[in-house]
Amino acid sequence: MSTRGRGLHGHVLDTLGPEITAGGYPPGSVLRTDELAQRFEVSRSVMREAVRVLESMHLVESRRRVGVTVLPECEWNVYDPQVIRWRLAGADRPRQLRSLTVLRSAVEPVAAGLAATHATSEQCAELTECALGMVANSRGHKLEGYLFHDVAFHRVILAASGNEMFARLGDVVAEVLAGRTHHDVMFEDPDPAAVTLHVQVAEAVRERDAERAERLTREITVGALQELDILAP
Amino acid sequence: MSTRGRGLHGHVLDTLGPEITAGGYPPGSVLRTDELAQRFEVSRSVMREAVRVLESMHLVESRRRVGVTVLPECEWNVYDPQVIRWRLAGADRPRQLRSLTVLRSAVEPVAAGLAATHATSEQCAELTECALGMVANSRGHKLEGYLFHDVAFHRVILAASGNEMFARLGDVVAEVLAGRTHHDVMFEDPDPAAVTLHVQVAEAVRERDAERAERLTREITVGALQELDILAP
DNA sequence: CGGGAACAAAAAGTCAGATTTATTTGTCAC
DNA sequence: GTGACAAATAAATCTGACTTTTTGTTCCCG
Repeated sequence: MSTRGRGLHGHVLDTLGPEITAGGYPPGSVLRTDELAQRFEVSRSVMREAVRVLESMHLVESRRRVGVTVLPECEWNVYDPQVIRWRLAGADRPRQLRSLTVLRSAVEPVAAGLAATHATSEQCAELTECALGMVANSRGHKLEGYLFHDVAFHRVILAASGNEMFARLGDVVAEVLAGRTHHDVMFEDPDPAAVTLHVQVAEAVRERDAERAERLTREITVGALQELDILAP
Repeated sequence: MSTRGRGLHGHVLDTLGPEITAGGYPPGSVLRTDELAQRFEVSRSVMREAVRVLESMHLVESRRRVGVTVLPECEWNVYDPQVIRWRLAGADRPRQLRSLTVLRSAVEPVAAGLAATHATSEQCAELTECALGMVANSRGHKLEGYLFHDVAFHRVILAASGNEMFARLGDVVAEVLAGRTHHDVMFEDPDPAAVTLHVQVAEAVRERDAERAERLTREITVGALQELDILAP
């Protein structure tokens, strides 16, 4: 799970990062590197490396004679995948899931439109394969199989858009979809309408119909937003 | 300019970061911390802190017995404001500007629609003020004044959307707009149609007309994309 | 009594050297 | 050729001393 098992400073981040993003320290709180080093039983060098990383995420600011001060939430690099993961693991996961889903609803339709123009024939094939996989796992509580193909589908769309910024949102979408399946209630099989829409998007991209691909993807994301409204209105 | 003047490791990053994002080292290149420390005339401790930061940006990966290996471009955290700044300062600035503008064209219309529902009356006033400022600076080569109000306008829209992820794109939009004004050719006064659109968006938000605000903002971003196509087709 | 300058303390920042650990690579025997 | 074992290598870690900057206090003079 923790992608950052490498090195002692990674272990420190695995516990200190979530503590900060969870709001454990109110903005302006001061931490002292020496105390932190003692608490985590690591040397100051290691602790300093960890602080530098948190500083690059704009979670904290280190100043001489003062200490390591926690920055307010509005300063955080909320697009950092690590920060996203920490926050999704925290208490206000629902709020994160919502703001990320809104971001998806803005980006994915445009990405799908671009994918219809830029996708290679190989990517079109992948897309169709993913959609078929979703259909095959749409009944009988095969949620994990469904999730796998769903994530792959949206990754391909984002990558095929040809836009680097869109492509890098693949991990974010994966986290959101995984969160929806695992944490939130999803006892029943996925909505058949959503499955159909994915198949149709694959069709539209294959047929180079950008306008249709965008419109259908917008329907998917609208559905995702409605799902959130139902769960937490 | 360099926000990271603090500390020696910041100075190292200011030169090593741009070198990497500019493609100075092909993916897979190995750097050794000792050599880097010698080159920058800093201690290994400082060099290690710098490497940790680059590692958190997924620009490099540090492995025992191997060294610090440069990661391929597709791994980079391209949403990190620091990385964005480094890349915009580099050689393929036009490509960055394009992909960022496409991102804008996806996000800003949705943000404007949300702003129409969520904006406080204070934010509505700010919006109107910005639009008026743009009008006032739209003639007579007052480009700097125009840019200032343009940036402020889009910042308010993104902030007023109420979505945290959108709000944090304010800096990105500012960089893109500044880049368009300063670096690319913009001898003439801004397009009068664009100025009018901004005024109308402010109107739509004030009147809580989400659909109209979104549509008008989409026209603005379409214009921005066309501008890029004219400059670098 | 008030304001400014000098001083002292605190915490991050920096450095150099010793030590540890993991990974790769080469070698040797089976 | 394959397996295990050994050596080399470079990052990872720890430690302790020293430096720098900021902040707060004190003390002196107006």
